[in-house]
Amino acid sequence: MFALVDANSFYASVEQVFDPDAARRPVVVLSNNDGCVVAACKRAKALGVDMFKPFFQVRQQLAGHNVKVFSSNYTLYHDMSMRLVDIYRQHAEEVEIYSIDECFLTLDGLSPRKLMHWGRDLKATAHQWTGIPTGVGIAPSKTLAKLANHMAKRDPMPGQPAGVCVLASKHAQDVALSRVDLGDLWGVAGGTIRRVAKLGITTPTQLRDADPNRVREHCGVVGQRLVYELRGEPCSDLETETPDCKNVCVSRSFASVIESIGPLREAVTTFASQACVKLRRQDLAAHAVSVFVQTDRHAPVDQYANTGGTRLAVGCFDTRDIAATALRCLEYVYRPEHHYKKAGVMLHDLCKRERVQPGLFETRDRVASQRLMSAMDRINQNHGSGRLRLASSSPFTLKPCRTWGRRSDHTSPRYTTRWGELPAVSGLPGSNTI
DNA sequence: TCTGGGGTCCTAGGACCC
DNA sequence: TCTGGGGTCCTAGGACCC
Repeated sequence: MFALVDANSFYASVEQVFDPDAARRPVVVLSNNDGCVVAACKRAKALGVDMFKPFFQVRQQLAGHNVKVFSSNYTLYHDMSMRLVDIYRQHAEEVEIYSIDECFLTLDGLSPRKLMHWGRDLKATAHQWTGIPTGVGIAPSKTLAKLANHMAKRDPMPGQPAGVCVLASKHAQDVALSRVDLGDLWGVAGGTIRRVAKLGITTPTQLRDADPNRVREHCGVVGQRLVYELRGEPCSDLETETPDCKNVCVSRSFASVIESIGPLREAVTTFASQACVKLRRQDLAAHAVSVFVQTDRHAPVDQYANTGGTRLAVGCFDTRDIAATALRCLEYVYRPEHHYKKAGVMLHDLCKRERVQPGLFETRDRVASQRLMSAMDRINQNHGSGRLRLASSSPFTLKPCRTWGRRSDHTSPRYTTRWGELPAVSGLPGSNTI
């Protein structure tokens, strides 16, 4: 059996855990740069706040309803996510971290009644220990567990409580499938819907009962697997070992357009540095670097987007070399006649650091490089990211990001990971503020 | 004024190999 | 008449996910 546990409106819920004022009000969380709404608590959703709408378009609407707005605080969300995972690990033998707010779990040998009990217990523990509400879906395949989770949150099954849904029996699966649309299924979007329609399939039940080989002809092996998964025959197992990344990418839209190469160089250097931190955190080295830039696709201007990449002579994890390479890529794609709204740095062809083939003409002392990078990462870890950085990321000012930094006007404190930002608790009986 | 960021998997087709 | 058979690797693009 598989379980999918998923935190409800995760980012919004986390903000509400630490902020009593937010807990009383509708809450939305914005994407990077305060661009779009990416999370909304139940009450905010009930007000008709649309997900992925640009913030500036809904700002008035939100203000009118006393909605509390937050910028993304990934440090906080990540830490809370890890706390949830710890709880899941105590309840299940195997846990696959699927995303920041979702995990697949496996459990065997429980009757449907016990499954329900298990789900309720997990949900209650997660809530008690973190304050985060979750939904639990349990079924014989991942795709059905996803469906069960959907039902748990949106449309509780007859005889089952809200928040936990068990689709162990064929009958329960029939009921659930009859209550959703094709597009509600995991892995089904516009392209698949269009293709299965040619086979006369328009409902989830029809898809489950279709001939898998016929579906494969139109939708490939992905579609065929989907059919089996809907029948409760699992086609994918839990991935408990997080596989190493194959690519690393750091990219941002800028708060305003960049009109010269200077600030773009700073941005690219900073993105390269951040990508290197991700790389080293996983003990990886990169063999290729690419940089992309693009103009403002929403502005009525001559559009330009380009990517420039190059291979590195040897596998590399040193910020200095990768940033220098990224800057060369930037020179290659930069056109002075355009103004840029977004840029990014990608690292490719990654492999474990210890498996890097040394180069015959290597100039960098690898041991010294490794020690320097470790020291840099430790300092930035302890004193705030970007505290120690390459001069080329911001040569003339102590304050980075002045021209190209992200907008982030509503950020909450990093309550759980910075001593200076711990939440203050007051009003406990017999105590002063802590 | 303002419009996110970061991934994975699969397929088809070309190039090339023995 | 007849044009092998079985591979690998790479890339671009599509589709989908949170």
